Amino acid sequence: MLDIKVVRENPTTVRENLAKRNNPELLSMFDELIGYDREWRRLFTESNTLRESRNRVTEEIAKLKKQGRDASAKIEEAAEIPQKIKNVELGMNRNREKMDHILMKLPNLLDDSVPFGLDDSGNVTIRSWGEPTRFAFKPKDHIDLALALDLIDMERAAKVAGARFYYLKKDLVRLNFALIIYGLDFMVDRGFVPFQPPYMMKKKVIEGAVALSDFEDTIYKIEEEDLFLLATAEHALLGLHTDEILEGKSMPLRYCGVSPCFRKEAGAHGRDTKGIFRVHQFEKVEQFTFCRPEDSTKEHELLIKNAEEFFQSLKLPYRVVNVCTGDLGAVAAKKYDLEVWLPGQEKYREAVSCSNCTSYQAVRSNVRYRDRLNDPTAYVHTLNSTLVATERALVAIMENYQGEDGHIEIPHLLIPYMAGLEIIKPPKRA
RNA sequence: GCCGGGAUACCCUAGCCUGGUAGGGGGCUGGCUUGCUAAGCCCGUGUCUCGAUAGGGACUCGGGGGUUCAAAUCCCCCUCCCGGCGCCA
Repeated sequence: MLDIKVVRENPTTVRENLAKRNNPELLSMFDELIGYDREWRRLFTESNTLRESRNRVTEEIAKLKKQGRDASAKIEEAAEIPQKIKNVELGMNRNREKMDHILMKLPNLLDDSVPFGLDDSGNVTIRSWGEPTRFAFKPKDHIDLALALDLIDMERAAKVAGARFYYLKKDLVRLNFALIIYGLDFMVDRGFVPFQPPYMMKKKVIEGAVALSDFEDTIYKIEEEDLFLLATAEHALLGLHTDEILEGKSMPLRYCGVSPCFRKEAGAHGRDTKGIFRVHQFEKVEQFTFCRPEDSTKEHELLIKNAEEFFQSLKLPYRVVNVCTGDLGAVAAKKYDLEVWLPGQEKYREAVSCSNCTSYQAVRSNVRYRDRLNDPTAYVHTLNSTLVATERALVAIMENYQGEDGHIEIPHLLIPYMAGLEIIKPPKRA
């Protein structure tokens, strides 16, 4: 959410930035917001004046009573004021609600380095690492590989839970945990504090993190409770400091979260319907930073560098794209995607999403900082990035590490996490 | 789930019964004074808003309603914490 103070003080700058989103509706909403705010401030002053007069009369009544004198005239005078205040404040609240409604819908201000584009075809590749893996044979996709090795059961998962669910089996279960624990160690080595967060959260916490439209499309609700299943550890890590004032010298606060993620994937019908690439449930090691506003650009580069080094350590070829205006969500000011090479699809596919949310989440969640106790407070900046979403990494490992006979090698660094297992072999034929 | 006790500013605490400017201590900040392993005194300490400035005003006692000229205080609802009972992998 944009800070109403910033909007009030720099309306022209904010309006010009919103114009880059190529959505005229945003601009008319913005203009309405300015009008509501002006009216709100007028009413605020009015109610303030009324309260002042009430307080004054009330004090006089107290004084008269203390002296044992008759205060009935003053009480009569004061009796009319509360209704007037109520009326004015009713108008104030109406304006405030309209303002909040608009503020919750307006997207973050875009960073200047975000390229213009209408959709994901406008994303700009800024670097790539490794060459797309080539094979002397026709490589299989992860589904064929996993079914042949009996590592995934999709049919029974559909029976038990429906489409986009899966059973991992046998060594693939161990490989999944190997990735999680390796990812966790990788982050701890870099000084990130690990968290295993609550897997359910209150609505208010999620509202502090996401665009409202995400509720319907991605987030599962628990019936009869004010609880929602975690869509990413990002939300729970942000929630750690809701309504807090952080010490300036404690920042940057670098956290990592390990958790399952639950997503509805509404609106993704027909896309990636097979296998475990796009599913309702997956595990993820997530990076999250709270930092000073002036440090967030640098911090963004650090997070994407961590993700890149993780994929490099697994020798998985990838490229990094700078996500363009048309493909960027409401929350991020700038976003990098790391796309890993999938030989089975002969495509780079999104494996990591790394966002600088600047003060957008901090305003919504009310996370501020100050250097010294009596200093004024300011909103922090927040950033988040996947380190590894393990099911997508499993897809990448299976496809990039396959052999002609259908075996899958274990990436070197993961072997110790697999109790020494080096290769997943096809069952022997009789 | 049931019964009881709590939540006051950055921290601790008084005030609640009996409604009338939220008091004290610590910390921090700025200043003054003394002069040496430091001490004393004074201003300030959160949020919003009006104002060019100086400065003014409002709000803030876990959250939300209500009663009242006036609510930390009285009434209702909710959240969280502590203790006991129950249930429990």
